[in-house]
Amino acid sequence: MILLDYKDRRPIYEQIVEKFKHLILSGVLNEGDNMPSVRSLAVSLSINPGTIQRAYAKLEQEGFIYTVSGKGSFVTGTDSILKEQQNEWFEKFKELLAEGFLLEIEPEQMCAYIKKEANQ
Amino acid sequence: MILLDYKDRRPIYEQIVEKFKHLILSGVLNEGDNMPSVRSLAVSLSINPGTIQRAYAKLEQEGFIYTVSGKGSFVTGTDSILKEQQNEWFEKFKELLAEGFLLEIEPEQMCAYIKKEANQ
DNA sequence: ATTATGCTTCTATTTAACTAATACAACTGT
DNA sequence: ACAGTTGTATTAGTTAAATAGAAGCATAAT
Repeated sequence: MILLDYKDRRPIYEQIVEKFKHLILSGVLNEGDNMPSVRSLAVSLSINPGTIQRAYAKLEQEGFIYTVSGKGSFVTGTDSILKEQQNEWFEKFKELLAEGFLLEIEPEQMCAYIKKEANQ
Repeated sequence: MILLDYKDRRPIYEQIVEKFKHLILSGVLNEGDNMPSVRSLAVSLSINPGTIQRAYAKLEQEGFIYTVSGKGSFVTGTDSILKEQQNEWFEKFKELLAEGFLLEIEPEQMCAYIKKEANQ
């Protein structure tokens, strides 16, 4: 289901996160599907369960899966994921806006910039 | 002119950057003023010239000073600084917008959010 | 109780950040 | 030209953080 690339310089937990994101967004994994258990995936990839868990924790934090202790991890619906990611985006947006206001950038100027970028 | 705090957990170069930013923005240092030379400041703080240089490089990158090889480093005018910082801000803004568009967030929604934040 | 599941804690290792040492290059005044 | 400034680049050592592994704990299902 997942294949590691040891030539890749990125940490393995990050590779795992990225592959699952892809599987979910592309519809291979659907809402409610069971994720492979931490242990079974660790065995099949010949790596440590802690590394898998780290990947799953990140996927959960970003809204891609949810996890129930003792039961397993499950895929979130893509619309929930989108909503969660949008929320995170607005958080970052808010911070950047605060910075921008400190730099005396006018809201109108920001909106104008958005419209410009949107049409490209 | 500058005092280091070794209880502070932040790296030294970062402390230096922060102090000079403050000196410049508060008007203690003005446009065209000579920054202390890399070596003299290193001696007076009893640290390595390379560390000072790293701090100066960052200050230059952020538009607070400009530097002429063989001559020294000089304070930039506060309006130039503002302009430079605004440019950097728009760069970050642009990146975040691209992300937002991928998440199917509408430009109108963004602008509405800006107006909301501006009035707080 | 057994056997699945995820979680926590601790340790080793690897990687990146930071600082220092040293040598180089450019400009100024004489 | 030369001595004395200045900033710059390269390299190496040290320290701190990120990563991955090992082992045991906690929760849930049957």
